[in-house]
Amino acid sequence: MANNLAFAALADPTRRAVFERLADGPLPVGELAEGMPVSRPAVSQHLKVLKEAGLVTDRAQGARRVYQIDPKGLGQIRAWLDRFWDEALEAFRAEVERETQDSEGEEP
Amino acid sequence: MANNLAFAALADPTRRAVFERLADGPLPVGELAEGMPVSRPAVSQHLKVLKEAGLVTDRAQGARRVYQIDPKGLGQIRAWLDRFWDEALEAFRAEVERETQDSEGEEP
DNA sequence: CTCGTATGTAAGTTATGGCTTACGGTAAGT
DNA sequence: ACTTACCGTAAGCCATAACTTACATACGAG
Repeated sequence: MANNLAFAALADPTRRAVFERLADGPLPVGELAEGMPVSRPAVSQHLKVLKEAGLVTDRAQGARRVYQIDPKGLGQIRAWLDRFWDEALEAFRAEVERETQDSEGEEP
Repeated sequence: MANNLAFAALADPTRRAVFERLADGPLPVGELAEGMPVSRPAVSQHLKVLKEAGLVTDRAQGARRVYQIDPKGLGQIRAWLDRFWDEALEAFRAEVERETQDSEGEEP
């Protein structure tokens, strides 16, 4: 399961900030690093992780390297989520029902 | 944004295994720790993190403590995902279009 | 061809996280 | 009341990850 990488990648706040920034559109590294609380090399390293997780893609544009969001990584997370969403809700519903059942004739 | 906690919680493989195990139904800690590659205290610590992330709830049942899935945490992740899903796809689509545009009359 | 821009990578430091063992507390059974 | 089962937490260890500075590389302008 490679969704491991996607989850781990989005776990870091700084990395999620980078990713969210790219949601507004493709950006080169330097521009992306501006306004970030960490250095440019740090952003570059984060982008590498995001890329390996299938969350972003990059292309060369002259001397610059433009990064943009890749739906693939998000798709993996969505797939995992969809798989557990229903049974999580069902398990929760069943539990609520059990509780109300138990406290039905509890204190007469 | 407390979704930070949910993402970080699900980033760890062991913790996701614990969570996925609970998707089949509520379990006490001891039973939950059986078959896990880590010790019972480790599972207990993971449960604490999952609880703080709103991914599980716990209730006392005699001397045992039963954990079950809490949809709240998953809901936060789903909300975050839904928010980026559309614009991620749109950004990707726009990029594909740009590429095909560029290579239209490239090599006549 | 040289220089400035833009980026990735290596090396090293520090913080964080996950694990184990040991211990303390609570509940149930005898 | 004493004992046993079940669990959370503290302490400490070790691996990993995030960050910095310094360096190497590629591209484009002049």
